[in-house]
Amino acid sequence: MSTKAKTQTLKIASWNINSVRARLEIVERFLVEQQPDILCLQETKVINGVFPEGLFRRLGYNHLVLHGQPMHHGVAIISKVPMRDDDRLDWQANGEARHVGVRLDNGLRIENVYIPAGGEEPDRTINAKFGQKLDFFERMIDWSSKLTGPTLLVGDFNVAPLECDVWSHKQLVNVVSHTAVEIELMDRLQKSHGWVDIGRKFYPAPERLYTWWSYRALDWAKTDRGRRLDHMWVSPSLADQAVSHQVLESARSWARPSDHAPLITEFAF
DNA sequence: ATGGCTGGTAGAACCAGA
Repeated sequence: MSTKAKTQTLKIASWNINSVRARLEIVERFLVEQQPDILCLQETKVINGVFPEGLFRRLGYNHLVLHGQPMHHGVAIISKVPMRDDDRLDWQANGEARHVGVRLDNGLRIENVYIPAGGEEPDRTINAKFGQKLDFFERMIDWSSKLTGPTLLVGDFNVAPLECDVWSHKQLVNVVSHTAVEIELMDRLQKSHGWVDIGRKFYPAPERLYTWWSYRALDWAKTDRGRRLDHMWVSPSLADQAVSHQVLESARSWARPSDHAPLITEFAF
């Protein structure tokens, strides 16, 4: 008699929250309504010592791996299931809190990243932040090419690679987040591990798929000038274990929203 | 209308986001 291994399902979410302290009400709503097992946050904008852990623990998320800094950036992984082997990589060697990684008991590694936005001008000779973004990608490519084992790479990549990832390819082709040089780097990053883009696995191009809408357009829902800046990528061996995926666009219209919507993927291991 | 808004921290004619 053989015994069949029990299937484990895990619902994993990623959300650029644009200040976790400013979003207490909607992050609670999200967790109660969607019930993810694990939530990866970017742009927490809080130091670890005053991270609002109580909210998460009250909702059953007793495992928190934090990497914050004052004012800007900041990432965290919050989970109902145990996490270990946490690390915090600094691909810029400048102290910015843009990565946190963990391993689950089933062996899955989760890497949560907040890639630099890159400033206004897509030219590193006049905009150092754009150069920083390009260098960040180069170092991520080196790191990614050496990865072994099943990995989920999630976060705010700050690049919308496909024409159907932006509201107007023509109007954004020279706008940071959709320039050819950024897309080339993102493509090299993807190839460096054979990453599978879960968003496009479930919503193949040329279907519209956005995760971010600027605060500046108050009529954002009507004009729908969105971009797909947030991504969930998996190792090739995990692609078939992603069984559902969605971008929760409705969260963009909740009270005091983040400008990014959450991404949710369910896995069956 | 190639502008618009939001958050943190300071307490700005700020910075950063993208």
